[in-house]
Amino acid sequence: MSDGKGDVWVEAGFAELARAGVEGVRVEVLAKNLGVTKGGFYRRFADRAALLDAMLEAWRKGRIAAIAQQTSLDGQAPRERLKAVIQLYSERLNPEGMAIELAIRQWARSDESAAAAVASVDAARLRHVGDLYRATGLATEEADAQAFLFYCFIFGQSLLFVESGPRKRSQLVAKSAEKLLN
Amino acid sequence: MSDGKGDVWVEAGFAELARAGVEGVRVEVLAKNLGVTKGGFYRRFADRAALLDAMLEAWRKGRIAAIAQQTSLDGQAPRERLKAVIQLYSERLNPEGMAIELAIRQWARSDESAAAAVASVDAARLRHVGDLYRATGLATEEADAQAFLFYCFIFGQSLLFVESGPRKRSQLVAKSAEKLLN
DNA sequence: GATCGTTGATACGGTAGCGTATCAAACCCG
DNA sequence: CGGGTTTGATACGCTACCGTATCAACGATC
Repeated sequence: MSDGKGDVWVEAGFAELARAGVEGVRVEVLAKNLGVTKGGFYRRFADRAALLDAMLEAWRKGRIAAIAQQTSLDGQAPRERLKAVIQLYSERLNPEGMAIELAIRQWARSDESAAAAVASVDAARLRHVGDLYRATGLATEEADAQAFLFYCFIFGQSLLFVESGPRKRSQLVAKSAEKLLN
Repeated sequence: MSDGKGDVWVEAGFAELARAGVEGVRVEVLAKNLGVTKGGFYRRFADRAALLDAMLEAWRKGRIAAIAQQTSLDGQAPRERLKAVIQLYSERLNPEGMAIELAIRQWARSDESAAAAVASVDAARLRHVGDLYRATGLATEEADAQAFLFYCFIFGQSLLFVESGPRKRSQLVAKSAEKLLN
């Protein structure tokens, strides 16, 4: 796995990133969470920025590897694969992953290197999802637009705070997903 | 005062919110931006939390009023109105508004009162956009799902970092918007 | 023109976090 | 076993920010 046996500091960083955003990723907080003092941190990383860099790089690598795997259709129909991807990126199934995703995107709005990482992940995802749509028979242009819409939906969805309860929400998601797949 | 032009502190708060997120909204930073010291701040607001509360309330009121106005079709066809709404919420046309929107949503992920404000704005927007779709002749359920999809697109769109340049991007947006309106 | 309330500057103490320096214990390796 | 290396704890100074207290300047009111 991408984050299997990564640096403990990086792992703790992601936990805090998901919980409180980049601003919450503080050296001394991570140290406390890990039950150590920050003494060892500055041995492994030059400074806080170096940790953030490492996290960004780990995320970029992991996400690009993940999307390639998630969209590789071995035997399955493209449409089935697309539906499965919606599931994978649903907040309900993977709340921490989605929290990290959104936190990094917010971070990217005021940090160039984060923006670059997000851009390369987005490019990979749009390409792979576009490939799936092309595999359903759509023309290139058409498939690109559909992939864009698909991808906007995935993340836009987890930005909304629908108060009418989870039942209503999953109903909305299901119906919307249907529209995206026809 | 609570007249049309809001509090200077609230205004400065929004500017900083757009630039750096909630964590960037610091009393002393706002004071410096306003060219004053923080002396007067604690006269108007009990503390930083009170300012954040005021900002949230101003945002909620403003956004709910805005969507009502933006979706009131006086003469225009519903489809035209929807297209206009997409324009209004495009990051290109209103970068600060979108930055505030996203910052508040990120904030809402770890703050209950922000979450409540976002939820009520979302409810109003979904209702109004749903009304527009209903006005095009769609059934209630159908219109709700379409509004949900529409709204996810609007905000999902501004989450993506498409590196292939603004031309390609606006082409994608245009084609996607078309799909959302037919 | 003296008085009083409002305003905002200055000064203060406190906390959180950064990064550095130092040192002692644990862990290798010869 | 002993010497070097690695590790992480402690202590330090520094900055940013919070919230409080105080005071001087100004304007309105009588």
